[in-house]
Amino acid sequence: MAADSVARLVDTGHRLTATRRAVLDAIARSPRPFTIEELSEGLPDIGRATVFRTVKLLHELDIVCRLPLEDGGVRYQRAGSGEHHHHLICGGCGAVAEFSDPALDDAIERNAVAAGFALDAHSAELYGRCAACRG
Amino acid sequence: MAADSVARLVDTGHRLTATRRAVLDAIARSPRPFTIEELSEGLPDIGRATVFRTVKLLHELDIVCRLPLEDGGVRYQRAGSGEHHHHLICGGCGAVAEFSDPALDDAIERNAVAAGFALDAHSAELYGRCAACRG
DNA sequence: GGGATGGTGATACATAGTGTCAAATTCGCG
DNA sequence: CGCGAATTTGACACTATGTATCACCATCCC
Repeated sequence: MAADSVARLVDTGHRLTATRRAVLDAIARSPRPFTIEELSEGLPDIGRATVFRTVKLLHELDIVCRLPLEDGGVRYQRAGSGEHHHHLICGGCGAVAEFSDPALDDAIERNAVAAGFALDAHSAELYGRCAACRG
Repeated sequence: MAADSVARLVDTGHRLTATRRAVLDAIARSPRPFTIEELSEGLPDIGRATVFRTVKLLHELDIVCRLPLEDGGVRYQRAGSGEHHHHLICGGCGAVAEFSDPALDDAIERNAVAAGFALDAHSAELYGRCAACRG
């Protein structure tokens, strides 16, 4: 189920340990965005620091996304694709939808150029209510 | 110098206290984005919790902006205008430029609609190097 | 001037994440 | 398989950012 995640780990020179497998499995099983604390509670045999380290590694490998919430909190979620994308975060149920849009990225790039900036990265988060939570 | 900030405080039913004046002045004097800790050090007679509360209030009134940094840290800055805008954050010198772009906001709104979301808010941060820090 | 309301400071606590280091595990090789 | 080097792990202490509580104080308005 996490076959390509495993491949990405190994291909980038990291070791595939039982601990990392367990963390990947727990993430794969999580139906909703999670906090490290929640993830850690579901993995009582794994140290909290290790869970932080592992999620950080998976984030660097684009296997999980970091979701900055409107209130300043943070959750994580496994990435649907390894591609660049943005998030729509529902304030009602916490659901997250991914999307990517070249027009949005173009607008961002254009503004950077206009200001004389060399762009390294950008983030865009959209906060609202999903279809199911309106009504 | 912070005349309209003061007006906005009072107009929204908050009190103008000596403490809040001191915090506003300290922010006005800050040439660069600041952390609460830095701001608090410059205001030794004001409790740390009060500095947090005051900046939070000023943020709600759009008098200061919250700047999520690329590394997960946070800084604050007084808002150049009360208008909706986005930030270009220089990873070299820490300078921040504001910009606003209806095309960007349109692209964001379009994606929300396409996903069936009712949009409440959004954020977009651009990370890179300013003109002075390239070269 | 006096009371209701709101603001402040101290402190303790909460949450998110990092640094250290000894012990354990994994990988690659023979 | 068995071994050694390198990586990973867990425990723990610690940092950073921010919030809750609560007694006391300031401000506003009559």
